[in-house]
Amino acid sequence: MKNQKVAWIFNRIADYLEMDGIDFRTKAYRNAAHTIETLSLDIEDVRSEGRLQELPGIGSKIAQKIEEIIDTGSLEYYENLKKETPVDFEALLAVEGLGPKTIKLLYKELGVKNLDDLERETKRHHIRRLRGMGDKTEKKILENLEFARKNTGRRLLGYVLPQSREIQEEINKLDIVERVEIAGSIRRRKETVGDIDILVITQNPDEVTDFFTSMKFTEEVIAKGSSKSTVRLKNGLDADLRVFPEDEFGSAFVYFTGSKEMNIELRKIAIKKGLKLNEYGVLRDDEQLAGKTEEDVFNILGLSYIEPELRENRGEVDAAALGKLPDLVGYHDLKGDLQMHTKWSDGSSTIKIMAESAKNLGYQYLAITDHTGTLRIAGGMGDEQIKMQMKEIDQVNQELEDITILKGLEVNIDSDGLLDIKNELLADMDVVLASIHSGFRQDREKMTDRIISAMENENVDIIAHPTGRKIQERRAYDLDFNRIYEAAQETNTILEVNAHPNRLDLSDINIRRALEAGCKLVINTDAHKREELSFAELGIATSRRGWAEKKDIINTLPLKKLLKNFNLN
DNA sequence: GCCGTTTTCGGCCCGACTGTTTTCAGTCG
Repeated sequence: MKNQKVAWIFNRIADYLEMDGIDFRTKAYRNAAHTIETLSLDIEDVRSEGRLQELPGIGSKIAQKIEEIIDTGSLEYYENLKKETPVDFEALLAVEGLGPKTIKLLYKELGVKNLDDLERETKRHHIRRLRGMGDKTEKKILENLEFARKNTGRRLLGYVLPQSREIQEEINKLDIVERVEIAGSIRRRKETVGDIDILVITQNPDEVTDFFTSMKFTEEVIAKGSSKSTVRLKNGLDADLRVFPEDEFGSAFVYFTGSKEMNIELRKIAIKKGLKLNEYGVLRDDEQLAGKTEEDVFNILGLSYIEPELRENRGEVDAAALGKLPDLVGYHDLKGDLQMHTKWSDGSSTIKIMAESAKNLGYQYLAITDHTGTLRIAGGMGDEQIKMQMKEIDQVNQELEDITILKGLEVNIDSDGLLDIKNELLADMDVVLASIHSGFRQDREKMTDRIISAMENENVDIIAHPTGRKIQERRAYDLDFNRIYEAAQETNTILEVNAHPNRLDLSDINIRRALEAGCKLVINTDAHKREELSFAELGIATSRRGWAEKKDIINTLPLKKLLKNFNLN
């Protein structure tokens, strides 16, 4: 699976080209990178089928470069660009205000290659001597440099979402604010978030902007204009505020939600129709034809409404034009949660508390799925403990009404693909999840074999966190997804969408691939205390980003149907 | 470098803000 690597190289090439002021070739490489990054197929498979040039934005030249990367692991063209300008691009670009042009200037004139060089030259006041630079630029670089060192960019959606809602509530308290919405990648529910985008309807832009730039969450003001301002928050994130009147709200909301790539597609459609789309509306010769609501904007472009989670330019615009968008699983569609832990292993709440919490969320059922034997670190249960826990579940089931606790386990798949609990005991369970917790670095075939042999055990119902990734922490292990999806269907095994904020595993792209291959999914929180049951929202969001419908997710079924259809006796 | 029910050549999304500029380039989203 070299998709990410190929996309990464193309983005770096685009950086180098942008340095030299080459506009459209830069765009071609960025387009190609986006196509490959979000591709629901393995680029190596596409290549071996000889279909690279059928992908959008990929022509003969870029196809050749993809082949070179797949065959040799590197790309000569890129290596040459690196030699020509050997700078640490990613580090320098992370400094707010520095872009490719400035980085080039700093390298040519002062030999700046990395953050240390940049700091030295700034402190010596060499930067202000350069054309277009002044003392304010130097000061800004120095401030932002510290920030770039401390913050490696994006944060997890699960942590930013509550914070953004808190800010939203605070702004909403102002009398002059008619409406305040969170837009940007948070609204699209992207798994990581770079900043917080806030959109406000008001007749008094100045007052709202003043509040925003001085509210209790704000650390410092980065930019402040009449319609747009940016602040750095105390939590280290940047937040943008944009202020609009009511009749421009819809077009502003579309524009400010993004993604940038989808916006570009929408604008192209507008141009074809002789119109212009910007944040102020859909215009014909400066006359606003639409703009009050998002629906109006999509409709006048001949599109049905596109849910924010789909707005990534991954085919949703074409689907909207054809009226073939998926009917996404809803945020209130789950009837239960099939993975959570209690004090019996590494969780911190009791079975009863978890059950009551699930009931409060409106669920009909939950499965208690504590760790088993070999996972000592997670307080894994042995046979005797499992039997004792089953008795406790029977007891709590009798005490509580309108909620059913299913008996479950999360068993460990060892390095040979074997499970750590005897089959006779597994057969007594309602729900058995199997997952990998060690030996991540085996090769692709071996990892795939391990998971498939677990699927082949008739007692295993679900493969939990199937790729083992932890966002910004640990890569997914290398799997042959075609084999996994095929085996999942043959063995009637459900793949999990683990809703834990740093897992979201399967990811949005893998969810879409799994669904295209015909698999069924379950959205589980993997909660280790009762508060974490609310992570379900993140799992649903990720599933929506993977184009999942209600029928694709087994825990949208009521209890009886769930048990009947999926043999969870 | 890619792409085409107006084009195989000539286009390629759009606007706000900042700093250093006398009219604009660079960055950001």
